Amino acid sequence: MSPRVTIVTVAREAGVSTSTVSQVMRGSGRISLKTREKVLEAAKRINYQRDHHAAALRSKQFREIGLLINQISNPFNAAVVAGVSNLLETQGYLVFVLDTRDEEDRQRRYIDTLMGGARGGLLWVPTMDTSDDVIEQVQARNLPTVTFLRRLPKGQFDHVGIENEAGTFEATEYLIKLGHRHIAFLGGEEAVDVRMQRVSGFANAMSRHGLDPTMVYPCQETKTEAANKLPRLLTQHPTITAIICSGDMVAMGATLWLSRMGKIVGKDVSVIGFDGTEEAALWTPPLSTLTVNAFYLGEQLAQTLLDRIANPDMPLKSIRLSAQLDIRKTTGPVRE
Amino acid sequence: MSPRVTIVTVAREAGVSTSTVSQVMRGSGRISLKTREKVLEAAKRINYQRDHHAAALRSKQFREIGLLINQISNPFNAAVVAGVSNLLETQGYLVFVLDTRDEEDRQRRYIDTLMGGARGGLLWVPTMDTSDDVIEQVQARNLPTVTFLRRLPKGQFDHVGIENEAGTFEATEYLIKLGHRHIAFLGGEEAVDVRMQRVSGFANAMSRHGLDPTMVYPCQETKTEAANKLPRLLTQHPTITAIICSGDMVAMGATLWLSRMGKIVGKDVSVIGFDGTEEAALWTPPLSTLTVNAFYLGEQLAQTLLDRIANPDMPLKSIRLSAQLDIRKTTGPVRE
DNA sequence: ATATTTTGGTATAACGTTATACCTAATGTC
DNA sequence: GACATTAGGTATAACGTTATACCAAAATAT
Repeated sequence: MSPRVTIVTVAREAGVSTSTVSQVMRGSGRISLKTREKVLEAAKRINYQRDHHAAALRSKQFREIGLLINQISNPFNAAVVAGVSNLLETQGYLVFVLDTRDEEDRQRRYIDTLMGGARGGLLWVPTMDTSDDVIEQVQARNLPTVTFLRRLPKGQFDHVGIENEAGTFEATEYLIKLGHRHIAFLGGEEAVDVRMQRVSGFANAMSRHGLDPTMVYPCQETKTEAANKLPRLLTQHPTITAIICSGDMVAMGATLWLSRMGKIVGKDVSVIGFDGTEEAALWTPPLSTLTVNAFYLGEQLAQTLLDRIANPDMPLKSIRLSAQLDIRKTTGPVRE
Repeated sequence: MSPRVTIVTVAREAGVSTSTVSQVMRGSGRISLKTREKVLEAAKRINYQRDHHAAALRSKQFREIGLLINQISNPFNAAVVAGVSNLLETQGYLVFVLDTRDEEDRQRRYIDTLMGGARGGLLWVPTMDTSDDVIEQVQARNLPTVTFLRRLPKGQFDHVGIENEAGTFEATEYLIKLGHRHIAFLGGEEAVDVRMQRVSGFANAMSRHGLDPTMVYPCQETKTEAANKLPRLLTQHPTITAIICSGDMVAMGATLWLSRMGKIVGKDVSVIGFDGTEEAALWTPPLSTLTVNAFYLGEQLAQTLLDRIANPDMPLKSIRLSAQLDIRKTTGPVRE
C-alpha cells in the first residue's frame, strides 16, 4: 500500500511549504494566484485528499451536522431533511441522517457517537422517552443543537415546530360546522408533545361546542397501523362520523380501511390529515389535510442552527410554523 | 469555555498514565480489572468523551460507514437502510445516510467529503450518470465499497442486487397466461441498469409469445409522477389491458389514476408492481407485486461490506436476491 | 536458586492538519 | 531617503489519540 498523500507530498510536488498548501486548501486569501494554481495543480496531479479528521482535530472546526430523526420513511420527514440539507450544504456543511426509529437506546448510541465525532451541530427529533442524562450530555458538550417537531419537556434547546393546537382546532371547528357531532382523534404516541398539542386543539374545539372530547386513540404514524387500529375504534364507537388524524399517513391508512369496508369517505365518514404531504393531494379521494410546508420548515431549521453556531450566547429561540387547512374530498357534511 | 476533557485529564484523575486510559477506552485486555474500573469511574466522573477524529487520525481505524442512496423517502429503500444499520451497529459501526436525490453533483460532493472523513466503507446506489472520475476516485482511495440495487456498468465493486429480469419475466408470463395481449411497462429512468433489466424481462416474455415488446415508458419512482404519466400512455395506446411497473410507487400511482378515471383495477386493467413494500399489501385494491425482502437485502449488503473489510483482496462478489410474485387483487383475466 | 515468561503498566513518538509567530521583499508615506 | 506598512510566504508547535518499544514485578519453569 503506497503511503498516504498528504500536504507534505503536495508541498514537495509544488515546491512550496506545507503551510502554503494548507492555506490554499482552506481557501485563505493570503496566497497569490500563481502559487495557488501551482499548488492546486500539484494536488490534483497526485490525487490529494484532505483528511477531515486531522483538520477537525487541529482546527476545532466541525463541518458535519448530525440529524436525528424518528422515522425517515415518512415523506413529510424526508422533505424536512431535504430542506435542511439544501441550505446547510450551501454553507459548506455536510448533513447526515440517523434514523432512531423512535428507539431510546438507538438514540443514545447515536448521540454518543456524534459527540465524539461530528461536533458541528445537532438537529434532533427526540424519541418519546428521552432520558435526562442524554439531554445533559448534549448540553454539557455545548453542542449547537436545535430540536424540531417534538420539543423537549423543559425546552432546553432552540426549536422549530408546528402550530399543532391551532391546526387541529381549526380542523375540528370546520367539521363541527359541517354538522359532525361524534368526532374522534386518531394517531400519535401517548407521550409525545406533538400529539398532546394536536389532541388539545381537537378537545378544546369539541368542548367549546359541548361535544365529547374524549374519543382519542393512539396509533403509530404508518398507514398499516392506522388500518389495523381503526376497526376497534369504530366498533367501540359506531356513531363516529368524522376522524381527525395526527398525520397524513394515519389518515390515508384510515381511508384505506374505510373504503375497503364499503364506506364512502367524505360522505359516510369524514377524515382530515395533518402534514400536507405530496401524496395526500393525489390520494383517492384527495385527502383534506392541514398542510405544513416541510421543505420550508427544514430551511428554517437549518437557519436556526446557523444562527446558533454564529452566536452561541443568543437566548433560546422557538419558531412555530402554522398549518393551513386544505379541504379536499375526504370531508363533507354529516349524513342525515 | 473550560478546556476539553481528554485522556490526559482522565489519567491525572485516575492516577495512571495516558497509555493506560487509552487502552481501557478501546477495550484492550491488558489492563487489570481494578485499574480498568478506576479509570472508567474517573472518566465518568469528569464526563470524558472520546475524540473520534484524533482516534481515527492516529489509529487509521474508521468506524463510520457512509450510505449513499438515491431516494430515502421510498419505503423500500428505507427498509434496506434499516437492515444495513441493524447489522453494522452490532459490529460497532455507525451508518449514516446521505440522500443524493439522484443528482450527480450532489453525489460528487458527498463522496468528496466522505473520502476525507468517514473512511470505514461505502454503501452506494450510484446516480444514473455517475462519471468515471468519481468511480476512479473511490477506487484510488481503496475504500471498501459495495454498490447495491444499481450496478456500475463495469462492475468495479462488490454488489448486492435483485433478480430483476427473472422477476418481470415471470410477471409478464403470468399476465399473458391470463389472456392479456397488450401489456405496457411503466417506470424507471432510461439509463439505469435496474430498469433495463426489468424491461428486458418484460420484453423477452412478450417476444416469446409474439407480442409487442415496445410499449415501454419511463417514469420517476413516485406515485405523483406515475399518476401524471399514465394518461399519455393510455391515450396513445388505448388497447392496453395490463401494466407492469418498475416499482410499487409507480404501480400505486397508476392504480390511483385508473380508479379516478372510473376503471376497475384488476378487471378493466391489471397492474403489477415491484418491491413488495408493506404498503402494497394494504393498498386498495391490494397490489399484486414482485416482493423482495428489503430488510434482508440490507443485511446481506452489510455482510458483504464486512467481508470486504475483513479481506480486502478477495475477488469481487455479486449477490442477487430473487423477487417473488405475489398475486393479490390488481391482476385478473383480460376482459372480453 | 536461577532463568524465563507473563502480567500490567509507562514513555514517547507519531498521525495530518492548522494556528501562531515570524520573516523578507515590495510598496507606500511624508 | 528614512520609516512604516503590506503582501506573500515559511518554521514550528500544537490538537487528542494510539502504536511501539520498553520496563519492573510477579509468576512459572528448571
